[in-house]
Amino acid sequence: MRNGPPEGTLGHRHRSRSLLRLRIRIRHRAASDDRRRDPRPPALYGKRSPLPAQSKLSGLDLMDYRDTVLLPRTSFPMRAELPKREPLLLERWRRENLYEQILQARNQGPRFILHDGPPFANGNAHLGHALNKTLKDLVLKSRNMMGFFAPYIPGWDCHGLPIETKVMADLPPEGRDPLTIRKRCASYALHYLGIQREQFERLGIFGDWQRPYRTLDPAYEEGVLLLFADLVEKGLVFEGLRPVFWSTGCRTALAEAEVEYQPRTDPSIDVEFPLLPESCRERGLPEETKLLVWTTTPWTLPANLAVALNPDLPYGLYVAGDRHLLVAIDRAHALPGLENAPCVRRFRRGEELRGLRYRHPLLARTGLVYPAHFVTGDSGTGFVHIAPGHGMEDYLLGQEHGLPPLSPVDDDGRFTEECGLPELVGLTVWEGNSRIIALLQQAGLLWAERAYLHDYPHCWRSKTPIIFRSVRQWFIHVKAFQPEALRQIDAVAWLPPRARNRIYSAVESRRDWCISRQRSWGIPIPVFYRQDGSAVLEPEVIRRIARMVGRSGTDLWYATDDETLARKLGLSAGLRKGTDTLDVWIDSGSSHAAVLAPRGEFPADLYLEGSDQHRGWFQSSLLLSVARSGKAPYRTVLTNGFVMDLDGRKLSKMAGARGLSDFVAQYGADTLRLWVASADYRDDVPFSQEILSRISDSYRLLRNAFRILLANLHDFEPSRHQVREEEFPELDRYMADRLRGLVRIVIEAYRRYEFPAAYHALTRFCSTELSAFYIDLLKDRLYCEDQDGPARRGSQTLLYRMAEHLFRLAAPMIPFTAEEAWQSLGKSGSIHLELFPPEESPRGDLPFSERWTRILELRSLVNEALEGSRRAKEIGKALEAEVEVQTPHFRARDEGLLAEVFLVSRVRVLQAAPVLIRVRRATGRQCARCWKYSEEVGRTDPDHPDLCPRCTRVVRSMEQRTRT
RNA sequence: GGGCCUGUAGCUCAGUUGGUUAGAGCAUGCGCUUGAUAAGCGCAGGGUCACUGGUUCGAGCCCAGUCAGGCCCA
Repeated sequence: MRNGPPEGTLGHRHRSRSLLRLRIRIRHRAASDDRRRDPRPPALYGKRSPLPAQSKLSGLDLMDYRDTVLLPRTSFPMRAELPKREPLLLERWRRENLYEQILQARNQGPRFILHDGPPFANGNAHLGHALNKTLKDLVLKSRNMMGFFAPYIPGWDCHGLPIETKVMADLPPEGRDPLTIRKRCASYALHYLGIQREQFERLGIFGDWQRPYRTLDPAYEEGVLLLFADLVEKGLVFEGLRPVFWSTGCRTALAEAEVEYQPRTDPSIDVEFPLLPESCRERGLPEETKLLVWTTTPWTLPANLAVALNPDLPYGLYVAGDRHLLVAIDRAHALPGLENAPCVRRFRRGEELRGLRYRHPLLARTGLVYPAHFVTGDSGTGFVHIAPGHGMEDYLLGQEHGLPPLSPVDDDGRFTEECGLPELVGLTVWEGNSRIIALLQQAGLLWAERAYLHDYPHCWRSKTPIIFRSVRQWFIHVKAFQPEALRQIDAVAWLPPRARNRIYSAVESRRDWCISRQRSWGIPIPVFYRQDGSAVLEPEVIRRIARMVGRSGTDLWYATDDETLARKLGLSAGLRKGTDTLDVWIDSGSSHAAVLAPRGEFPADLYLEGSDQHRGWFQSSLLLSVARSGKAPYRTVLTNGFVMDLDGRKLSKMAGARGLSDFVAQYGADTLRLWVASADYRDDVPFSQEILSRISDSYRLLRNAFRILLANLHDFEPSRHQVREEEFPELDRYMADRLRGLVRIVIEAYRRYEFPAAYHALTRFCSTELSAFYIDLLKDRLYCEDQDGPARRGSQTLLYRMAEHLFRLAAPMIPFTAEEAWQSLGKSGSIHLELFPPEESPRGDLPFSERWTRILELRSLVNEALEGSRRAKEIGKALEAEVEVQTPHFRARDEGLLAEVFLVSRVRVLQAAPVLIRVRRATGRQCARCWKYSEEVGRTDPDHPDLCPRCTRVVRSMEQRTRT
């Protein structure tokens, strides 16, 4: 950090210059000649107004004394030009290792660990990222200024399908060996990581950008594998054949979090399942009775092994034409062709129908009817076709009754021989739908068919519809530690509180976790297979692999052949290594083990992510952490909503991505950060041009407030000019209390992560109390009073304190502007090394604050009255007025204070009730220097016939000093 | 379809356990100032608190339903 204030702000230098001017002016005056050539130093503060001769009052040159007035001056420009200025500050912060300096400075402070949730290293940063990262930075910058040691290690999620899919698109089929794919994926990830890093840094987010954590780092991968070994050791990892979400587009199993729902039209059919004659006979049903079964996935019929009904619902036997059909009574009226069918027999409870045996409509096999509570009377026919290989509920029912998860569909979603229908083999399931419907029709068992629009799961990457399919997969046995995970949820503080419900229901409904992916870009599942297909998955072996990976990365798994690898690990020959990778949610969900634990930062104080992460990272982290250590990895979890456009619609990622760089380039990071600070992020966050434009207004308001503080301190040196608060004029003592109030409100808001409260308090203070009140009232004192007089220096003392406090309070929100202002204040170190101002109670007692409440009420009445006179063209500015105040609360001795507060030339108090205000045009003459009206003007000194006594005194003493 | 939420001036936000005519800042309009000037000051307008119904002496706040929107799930 450069020492000394920027050029042009140092008080004494200007003073000597202004005295020089004074001397020149006086000389000119003596010559009583042309004053228009009055030489002036170059303008430091905006544009100079026209030269004095243009004064409006002809004959009397009132501008004459302009140079004896101590006007504000500063090099802190009104125009921020953030897009130009911010990069320069960034460069300087980087050069000076500001982030390291901050950590160093807080070395002894209590720790505050915010653990970064890693975004995918894929694509440009968008507004959603900006929101989340800025919120994290607001938390950390404010915690840092509260004295905490608050490091920020940004992370990136580098493995996974999104990246692999992109890479595969550019890779010729013959070049798709795992090592090549992985190499391309790594460079792809690192490329986007670099882009995002730059975009995040540009927002003024402080952190260890040079050493982020990356899930592709060998050390990270080692951490994941070591955690995995622990889970294996605890017996929580198993291999199973069960239905999983399967993406045919990506040829892999998917996690729940990788599935998105989109509208899709499917055939909805009602199929007749003929009962076996002996079943009919047993229950006294007519021969040829059929169950009516509803499905929207005809392609799963070849895998049908059972039918389920609800044991508690009533069912009926209906006659339609020559058919006898069983359906749920609640549904019969809604079914095509059964609207008016007579019900010839009722079964009070479905239970009575359990155990019926039916013939498969297309295949030569039979199945049984089972009771199941997931069958509802809301839709369908009351009979649900069960294919244990193609649905989770079906699978569970199958498990109960010993049915295998038959799944005659391959990786591409095409029927295999196993389906039993030769004409289907090789067709995709979607093609199969219509063929199966045709076959049913041929068999005379298709009761009804219609198009059905519903939300259907799709692969988030390939956007293809997902199928449920049974494959051999690895699972984490979540059920084993689910109760503990649920208990741990309540050991965590969830903000907002409703978030607790969301994570709870996510974990509560959690099924066993399918963790294997048939992909190359990820951490390999460290498993070997024997000749007979059985698996070798042993904790010690995994730990050995982990240590090797820690040295050279997971590429070695792919680069080393089976035999060598097995030998290196001390395994017997003849083993074949597995080819699946771990679900990326294992990668990111292990970050507490791979990042926090080695740094001694487990558990973290705070996780802060978007609300979609309840089911995502918050959950995966919780599950893995509880599985390993029985503890949640975080003490507090804070969530932010999504960025919405004007109509409250979700902002598309494309628009958001395009927007971020554009908005930074146009408005600057500080404006964008102010938008984040102003928003109630716990809900969805609105974003639009208008909002940004309003925010931009607020930014200017803050900036101008900062600027006027600086400008009025141009001749103030705290070490020499400070006045003790006890010696402040009353007004300033009042404002000192207001400032203390603000400090408390803002810091408390930061502490509670309530940034809009901090933002509003700060802007309200700057506009209402500072600009429209304090500074406005202070002008006479600052500009016209004796430069070194106690009143002026007292006010400056407070202005200086306000600058010091306001800049720091604003620093987390607008770090660039706050830094710029801090330097303009003459500070040498970065503002971000500072602590927040101390939180103090007001010093004024109750009568004092009541007195000031009355003063402000009176002021507002006076303003109203003045406005009336102004409209009547009696006065222009307030100084042209004289006000008579009838009030029981003030006395004649308050007249001076009231005149100062009302900004009028004179106040007369009539001590009586009720309160009454009367405005008159001020009498007397206007002082050429301070512009106040008074009877005294010109009576003090013949040399200064246009001055009031105060200004005469001040000007004389200036002349005195100039001569000596 | 289910779970969890949200809906207060043009914009962003406050509205304490239900209690006078619902607040703030910004924006808008009209003035003033021209010694914060691509600034500053004053005054003013602007709200069926999403809608409907209920509980209550009294509802922005409590209850039910409707509409709109979000996240998650099926």
